Amino acid sequence: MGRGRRSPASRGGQLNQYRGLTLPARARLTPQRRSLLDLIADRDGSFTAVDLFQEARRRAPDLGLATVYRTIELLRRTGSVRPLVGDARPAYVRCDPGHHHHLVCLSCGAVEETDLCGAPSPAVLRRRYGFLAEGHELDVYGTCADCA
Amino acid sequence: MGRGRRSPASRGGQLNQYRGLTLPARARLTPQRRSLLDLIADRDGSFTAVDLFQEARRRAPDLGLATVYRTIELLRRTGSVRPLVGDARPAYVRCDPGHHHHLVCLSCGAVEETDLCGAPSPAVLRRRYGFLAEGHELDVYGTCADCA
DNA sequence: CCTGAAAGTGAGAATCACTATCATCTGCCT
DNA sequence: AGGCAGATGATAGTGATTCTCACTTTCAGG
Repeated sequence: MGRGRRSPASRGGQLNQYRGLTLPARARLTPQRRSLLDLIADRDGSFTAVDLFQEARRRAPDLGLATVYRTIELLRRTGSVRPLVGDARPAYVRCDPGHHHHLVCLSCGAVEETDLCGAPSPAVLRRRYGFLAEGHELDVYGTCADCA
Repeated sequence: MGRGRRSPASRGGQLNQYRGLTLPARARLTPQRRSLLDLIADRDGSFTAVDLFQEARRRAPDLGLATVYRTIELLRRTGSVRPLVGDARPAYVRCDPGHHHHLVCLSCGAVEETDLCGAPSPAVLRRRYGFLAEGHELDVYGTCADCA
């Protein structure tokens, strides 16, 4: 290989970028995916799979629900979206790269990212509990500035 | 009202306690619930609704699955159990009163409680984002001492 | 003890979110 | 250009949870 055409970074073994979202290696950028990625990139809050499905259908009436789930799964694998935890219906958020957590507004569903994090350090957990931490989930729930 | 019989605290407006678990006011302590609460109180890790159902059925073959969900929901309302978040199957953990988080073993499902918490303080979140924090969820995933 | 009303119950149907299957199609490397 | 890994839509299926309903139990008050 080698005589790269336009986007050498999107070839074998590399990740594909599109509007700030990342797809795994070997994932193809089809029209269906492109429209889903557009919708996700334009959003500023959380979304459900069905939300996305219904919106996307307005522009591409043939799009199937399975494709929505497949696309979300691809983005989840690269960390570009993350499932939101909490007591509400299942939803997802777009994630920028890097370690951060979310401030979720219980009133309007908006999600703000924050790099603040004080999860217990792996070293402390290991010393105190013998527990080998691999990762953690932290979401803060409350009311955003706009709704307050 | 007033001439309380045995357990004044379990009457109108108060919460019902049983083996460290709390039911909401006006919730009755029926035999079915008692056996479910016993199973939960005796557990030291996480459990699923179906786990609980199958175990409870061994002693009370007529118990219905809906009753299991209804009981879990009551305990959830008082904070005595909490749904576990993560990518595995849906599960719950028993929660003692007070602020704490969980160390969840990805290998055996055991759950350890910890009072360590470094969630961003509400004051900081308010100052930086105008966000009024009401609560947060923090679970740390990894491998417990026994599995390591 | 009764009794009425509220709360609880089991069974099974229904819903919801998601996954698997499959025949067909298409980006994209060579 | 050609081929094939990967993608697609439709639909059936799955597993978890909730709903419905007819019936029973609990318990405060008489």
